[in-house]
Amino acid sequence: MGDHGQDRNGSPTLHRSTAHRSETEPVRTRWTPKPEQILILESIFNSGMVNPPKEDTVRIRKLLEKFGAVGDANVFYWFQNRRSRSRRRQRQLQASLMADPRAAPGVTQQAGGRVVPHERPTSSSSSSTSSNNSTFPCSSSASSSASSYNFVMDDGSDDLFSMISSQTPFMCSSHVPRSHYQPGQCMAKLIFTKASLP
Amino acid sequence: MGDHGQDRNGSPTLHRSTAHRSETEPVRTRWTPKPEQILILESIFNSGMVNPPKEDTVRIRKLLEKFGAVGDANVFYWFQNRRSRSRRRQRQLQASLMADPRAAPGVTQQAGGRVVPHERPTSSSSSSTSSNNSTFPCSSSASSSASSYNFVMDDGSDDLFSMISSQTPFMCSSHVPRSHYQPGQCMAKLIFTKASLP
DNA sequence: TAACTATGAATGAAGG
DNA sequence: CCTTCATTCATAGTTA
Repeated sequence: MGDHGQDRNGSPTLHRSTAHRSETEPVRTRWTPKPEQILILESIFNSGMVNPPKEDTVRIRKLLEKFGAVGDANVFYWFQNRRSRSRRRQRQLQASLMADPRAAPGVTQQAGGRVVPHERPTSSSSSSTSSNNSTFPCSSSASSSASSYNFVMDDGSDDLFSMISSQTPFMCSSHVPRSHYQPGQCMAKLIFTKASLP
Repeated sequence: MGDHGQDRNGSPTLHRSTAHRSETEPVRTRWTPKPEQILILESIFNSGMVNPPKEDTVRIRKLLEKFGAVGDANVFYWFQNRRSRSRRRQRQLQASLMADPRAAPGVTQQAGGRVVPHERPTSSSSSSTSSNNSTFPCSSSASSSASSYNFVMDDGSDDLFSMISSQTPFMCSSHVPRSHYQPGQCMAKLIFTKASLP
């Protein structure tokens, strides 16, 4: 696996749950990604970049920062957890399929059997200035029309949205060869192609 | 794996969490250091011995064994991880300080200046004079100690308890058997200086 | 309100 | 030393 330098450093900006707390109170609250941030992360992950090198992690963080405080570490953890849990689900799915051959392959159906959920139901259609989406769109306008999209996230650049909703294959069903990843292609490429780097 | 001279072998005595399955269940669980063990390790680390040579690792293990099963490998890994993570934290701390200290980008609604996954609570006490420095204070690997250090006991000798409790600045008063432990201070000296070189 | 679930964060263990 | 993986802890959010 490891092939490029990685570093999960970052500054996870936390937030306090309740507004009334002593200023000197440690109260470590964890980062709670905004829906938009989750969308971005999810898109990147699904585009094949499941383990972004530090360099890209920083870029991703900068991008996410447009929607809320976040640190490199948060991004790093997110990908690590995502990867790990994705793998685990896959494993369990496999296991349960072997244990119970009558389970229909392809889609997990919870008929009577206590089976694990599928690959991320996601969407906590939370409120937070409710603006869009309930569950992942994943369809409709696909075709990444544009070509040279690049996010110069050094300052104003909000066309980000248009891109995000481009394509979302959602789970590479073909179980990518773990270990050495990086097929990288779809959106991640667009995001990270040139630009950005000062 | 083979490290330079270092040997992480030992008897990684594992624990079973709540073993209730088959009687012949492997259930490999990883070592979960007891609070007392953490305190000892932390103290040693903070005392400057961040990379104990094999001999000391063995001694440390023996000491720790009084509070629960543990192997040399566990001790070795502990120091390695501690070293690594300590350095990382400190490194990112620098990075985050460097990145525009005022008005964190996007950190408007969240806590004032809570950043970084918090380097060990270390600084809690004193911290003024150069005591705890996580960044490789010494290259060690064979340097520190290197000679006349010797452990107190080789078998029954519980004065260890009294020592620990006397040296405990905080903690040992409240909860959590895991995580959120506080760093000890400088008990390693006491541990290693009983001097009765064999 | 207390369970429960999803998931961010921490850390033991390896691999290289 | 570095990075990654597997587990586990802790908690924001949700549900009954």
